[in-house]
Amino acid sequence: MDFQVKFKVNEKIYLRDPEISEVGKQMVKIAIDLIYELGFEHFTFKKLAAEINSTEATIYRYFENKHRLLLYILNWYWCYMEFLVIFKLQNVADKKEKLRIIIQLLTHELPESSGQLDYNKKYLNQIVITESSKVYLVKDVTEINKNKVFKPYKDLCAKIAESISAYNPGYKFPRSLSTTLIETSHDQQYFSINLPRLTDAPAKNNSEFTSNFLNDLLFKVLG
Amino acid sequence: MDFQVKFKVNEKIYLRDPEISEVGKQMVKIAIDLIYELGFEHFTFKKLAAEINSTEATIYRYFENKHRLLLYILNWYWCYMEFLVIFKLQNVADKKEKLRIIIQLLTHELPESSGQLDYNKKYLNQIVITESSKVYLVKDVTEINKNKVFKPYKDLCAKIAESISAYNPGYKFPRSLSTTLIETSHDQQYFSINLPRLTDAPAKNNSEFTSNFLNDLLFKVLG
DNA sequence: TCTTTTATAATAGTATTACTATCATAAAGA
DNA sequence: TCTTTATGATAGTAATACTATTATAAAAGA
Repeated sequence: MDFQVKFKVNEKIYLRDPEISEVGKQMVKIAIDLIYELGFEHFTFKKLAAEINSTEATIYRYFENKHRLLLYILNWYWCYMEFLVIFKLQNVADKKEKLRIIIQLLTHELPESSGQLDYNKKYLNQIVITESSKVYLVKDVTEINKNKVFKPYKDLCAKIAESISAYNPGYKFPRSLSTTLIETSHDQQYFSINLPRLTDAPAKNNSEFTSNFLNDLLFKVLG
Repeated sequence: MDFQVKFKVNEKIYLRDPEISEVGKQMVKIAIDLIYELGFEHFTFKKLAAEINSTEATIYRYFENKHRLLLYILNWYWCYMEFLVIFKLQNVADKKEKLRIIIQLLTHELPESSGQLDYNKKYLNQIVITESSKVYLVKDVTEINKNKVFKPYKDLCAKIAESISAYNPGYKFPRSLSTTLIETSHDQQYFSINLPRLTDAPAKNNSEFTSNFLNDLLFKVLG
């Protein structure tokens, strides 16, 4: 069986849907490589255009600016993560096991999908860890938020909160705990690689460490 | 009694110590106002120069770039926060009470100090919440880190970890829990104001909410 | 098949940003 | 008093973040 999953990313994020053309697809795929390599601050449309043998003008017809392109990539990630959560929780009855699976997903690289969309999952993972907060820690977040561009993050948060509440219906902060799991999984992985004294992680195996830390935390919090 | 606390910020952060001149002090003070107002991305040395009736060239003689200036501000904050933690924990015997005081400090605005350094504490607090991760989520973090510019954050982390370990010597992740408290206090406050569906917070009183959430979390984790 | 639409490439151009360099002057230190 | 040093004034550069124009090629429609 070979199947492909597609997510319709909110139309407000792009000017023209990159999924419908070859340049568009290349644009997003190579953008992931470049943002990983250069960091978001040093990533520019000019460099991306050169890399895909196209022009800045063409990229601007797809995305208003590089912030929107990053948002597009993260929307794709959040959608895919929510899909994976739903998929992997199928037929799992044990509520504790469900939460364990969620932490496993949050702290490890995305599995390679069989579809054509061969985004580099290792790079995508690093971008989520290093750059994702930059899409909402901006002055005009309220304006941007009006276009529902953070809905996939909110949906993912709500989905995880659901499993939290199922495990412990009396727990008062399911959403906050949910975002704490997501953000902490990024922070701890980032710190363990780049600023290790801010964690108790060993240099190697930071995914495993973060998973252990969050499992311990989550089940102590939920009882 | 009127006393003033001074912190010697790591010399590698600045080119010339802003504390020793009037322009320098103005520079940092007004920078806090401007970064708050514009957000770090739209903050420029040109705008800052205009605001203090000086020139870009002068500011560049103090700070290599705006990233260093933000780092300077955050170093000051981290030093002050560690000082406050030490100060407020003086003569508190109860280990649980110590942790409660730490969370209170992490989730509320800095108290106004009596000294001359009249940085706007409300603005500084918002900058810490919104901009602080941007000083380390950069491609050259390893290079920057070599100059020990994150030492105050690490010291604050270690200090909090100390109280965590004192309360529960068997707990295996004191540093990771420490940074989780710090970062989560930023995240939850930011979300509650800007992306409320990512939290369980009411629109009002986000400091109080975050404090409650973290207290609940911390003592369940530590037992 | 011919025409029309549409996307892209090629190119040019602008305002702003992030700097670096030079020089005169004023203030501080020796 | 002489010298050092910080600042202000000014200029300039390369890169960034766009916008606009036109020619061409390919796809869609009649």
